Amino acid sequence: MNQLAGKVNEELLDYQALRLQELIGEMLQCCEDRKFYETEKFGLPYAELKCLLLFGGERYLTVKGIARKLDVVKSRVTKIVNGLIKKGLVKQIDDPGDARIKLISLTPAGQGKSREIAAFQRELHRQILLRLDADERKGILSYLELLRSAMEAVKEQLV
Amino acid sequence: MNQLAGKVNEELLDYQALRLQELIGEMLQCCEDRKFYETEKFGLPYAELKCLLLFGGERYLTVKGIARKLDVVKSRVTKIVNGLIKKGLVKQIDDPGDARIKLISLTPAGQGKSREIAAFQRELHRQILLRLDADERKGILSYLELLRSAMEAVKEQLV
DNA sequence: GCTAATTGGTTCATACTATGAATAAATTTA
DNA sequence: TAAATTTATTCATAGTATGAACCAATTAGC
Repeated sequence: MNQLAGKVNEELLDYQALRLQELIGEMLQCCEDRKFYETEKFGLPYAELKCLLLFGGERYLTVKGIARKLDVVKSRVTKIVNGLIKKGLVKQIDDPGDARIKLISLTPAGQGKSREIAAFQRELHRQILLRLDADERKGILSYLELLRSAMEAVKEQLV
Repeated sequence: MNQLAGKVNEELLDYQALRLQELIGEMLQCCEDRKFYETEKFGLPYAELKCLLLFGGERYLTVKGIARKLDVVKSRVTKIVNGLIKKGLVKQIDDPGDARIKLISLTPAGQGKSREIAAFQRELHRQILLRLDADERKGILSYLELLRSAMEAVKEQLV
C-alpha cells in the first residue's frame, strides 16, 4: 500500500459518499412526494392512512397496540383514531373482558379504503420494478438489502 | 411464453414488489431516525438545520431563494430564518440595490454550525460505505441510481 | 377483602412543519 | 405618474408528535 494509492482511495470514498448522500436525498424526496399524493388521493392525513393499513391480519387493535406499531405515543393514537372515527372508517367497542380497553376495528368503509390504499402502494412498487429487467430487479433488491443493513449498523453505532 | 411461466413471473414480481416496499420503508425509517438524531445533536429544528446547509457556495441568500431551494412557501422561510436569527446563526441586511430584498447570510457561529453539520453528514455516509467492500460500493451506487430513476419515472407518470 | 401499584386511555399544553390569504412596501412597466 | 408586479411579513389553519396530568379499571400483595 503506497501513499498515493491511499490518497486516491480516500478521494474516491469521499466522492462516493457525496453521491450516496445525493441519491438517498432524491429517493427521500420522491417518497415525500408520494406521501403527499396519497393524502390527496385518499383524502386522509398520512398518519390516519398509515393507521388504516395496520389492520392487515388483525381484526381488532387497541390504542396501545397501534401506538407500538406506528411507533408513536398513545395520546397521538387517540387523536388519529378520533379522526378515523369521525370519517366513519373505524369504530371502537369496549373490550368485554376489560373495561379499560377499547377494541378498534375497521368499518366496511374502512376496510374498503384500507384495501384500496394497500393495492395502490403495491401497484406503485410493481410499476417501479416493471421499469427494470429481471437482472436489475434482483440486483436492486440485494444491494438495497446490503445498504439498508449498513445504514442500520451505522445508526446503531451512533446511539 | 407459456401460461405457467407467466403466472410464476407475476408471483415473483409481486413478491419482489413487497420486498422493495419493505426495504424502502426501512431505509425511510432509518433516515427519519437520523434526522431526529441531528436535531438533538445540533440543537436545531430540522428545517433550520437544512436551511443552514444551503449556504454552501453562496454568500447571500434571499427569502425567495431559500424558499425555492427548500421547496417551501415564502412565509415558511420567514419563520425559519427568524428562528436562526434568534439563535444568532444568521443575519439579515437590506439589499443596497433593492429595498424590498433582505440579504441573508451566516454569522461566524452559523458558518461553524453549518460546516459541523455538513461534516457530520458526510462522515455518516462515509461510514456506511466503509462497511462495504469496493465492489459493493460501486454496485450500490449504480443500482441506487437505477432505482431512483425508476421511482422518479413512476412518479412523473402518476401526476 | 382491601389498599397500592400498574395498565389503558384521554385531555391539554407545547413545539415543529407547512400552506395560503391578506397585506405592506418597493420597484418596474406602460 | 398610475397600475402591475415583486419581495417579504403576518395570521389563521391543519397536520405530526411528545409528555405531563389525570381518571378509571384491573391486578398484586398483604
